[in-house]
Amino acid sequence: MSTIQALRGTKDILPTDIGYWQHLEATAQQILGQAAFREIRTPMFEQTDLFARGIGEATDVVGKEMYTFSDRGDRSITLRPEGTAGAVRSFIENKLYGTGGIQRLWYSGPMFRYERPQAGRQRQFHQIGAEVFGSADPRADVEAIAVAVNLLSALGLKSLKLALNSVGDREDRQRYREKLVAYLTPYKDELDPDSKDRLTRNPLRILDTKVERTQEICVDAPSIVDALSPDSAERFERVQQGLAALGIDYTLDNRLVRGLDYYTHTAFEIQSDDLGAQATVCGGGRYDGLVSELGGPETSAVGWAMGMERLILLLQEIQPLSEPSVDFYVVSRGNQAEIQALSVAQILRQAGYSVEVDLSGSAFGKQFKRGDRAGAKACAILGDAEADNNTVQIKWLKSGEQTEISQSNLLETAKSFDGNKFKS
RNA sequence: GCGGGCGUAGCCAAGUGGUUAAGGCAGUGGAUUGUGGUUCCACCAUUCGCGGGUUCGAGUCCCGUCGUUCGCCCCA
Repeated sequence: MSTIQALRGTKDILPTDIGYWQHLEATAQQILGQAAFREIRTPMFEQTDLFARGIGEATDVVGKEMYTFSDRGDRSITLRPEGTAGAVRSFIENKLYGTGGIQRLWYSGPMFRYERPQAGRQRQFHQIGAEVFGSADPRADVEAIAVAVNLLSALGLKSLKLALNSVGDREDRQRYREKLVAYLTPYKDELDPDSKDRLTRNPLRILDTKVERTQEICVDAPSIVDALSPDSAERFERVQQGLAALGIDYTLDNRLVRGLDYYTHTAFEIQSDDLGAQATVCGGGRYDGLVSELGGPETSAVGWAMGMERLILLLQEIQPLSEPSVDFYVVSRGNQAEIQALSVAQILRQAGYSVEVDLSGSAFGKQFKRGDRAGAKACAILGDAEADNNTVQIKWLKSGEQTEISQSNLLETAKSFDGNKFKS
């Protein structure tokens, strides 16, 4: 077989599904716009260094999941695996901090990670993300989370769970890391191989394990919340108060650790029970060190990203897409009539209707049948007789009522068609 | 990167070593040569993702490969 197929982990979004995407995008634009977030569009590829420095060399995303290649100028290029690094780069490069105050940005678009595809996970996938730059106030965390929650509920998604944690600042995390390693080291030989490996690389992630024995060991492990400095703890408290004040339910999960290095303080995930293993629909948190890390001024920031494919899987479960339908279906037969059919269609479109022209040239009966299938409210009919008289028959499919209209009056007449006739 | 399931027409599928590859939807043509939503009739896979092997014989068994799906890892 020599036909070319879409690459593994990529998917065409076909007309049958596009309605979900358009709905999702329109809703995001509306909800984020209402919250004073402005859209930003950054390139889909960047210097590899941006991601290596931003996301962290030791992370899986950077270590084994990036699409990295040399371009013709021998630059190391990477297809963006996530949106935050690019947004931060743009924030710095365009000196968006110079406009003073707080920048609220959002984006959506394709991201690329070389992973094994499974439900809700592809190699090219799409995210909607939001970032708030320039505020260290816990209210910024609350606002960011609230916008995410608003978007999900505007989409009609129910029974989602918000999990919340604080990973503290750099010092807190370092202190906790030492405590955790000290606790786990005696159990070293009982840990599963992955966790054993993480003991030196990324011990916090061990808490997230699914291996039963490792979980048992972790039950009595020190909690990160207990390792927070008084300031960090106070800050976390205020985030929780803010959420409570907005009536946003959450559960504390002190094993929640985000996989990208840049997170500090608040970390959160929004999960669904209906997605199998890829349950996280939105993930985010605070990343106060990232802007300066990438060469910008010391800038606090908080943000999140949602997986659009996962959202659409959920949308498909709650509401089937309505079949697209057309107002008029133009039926014609004979050379003159077939030509006139095109101009009749144009006139009806000018009058504001959606119109599909039958191009098959088959018998009237077949054309009507297709008109029906297309969900048309009415057929515009042109045969030899109509072509000779410059008229057109309009037949309302529901009632069967049919009237003849002169083509020269069609625009005026069409503008005043009875709205009732369009209700199905 | 690792492990399990699956791969028959545009779609949903039956078929588990014997040979004429069920059926349904959709499509095309006709009954109805200018009028639909119903009905009836006919047509619609030299071939079962691809390549190889076992066998007198393979869609059915084996190996490889590609794809897909579920899980691990990781993440949205």
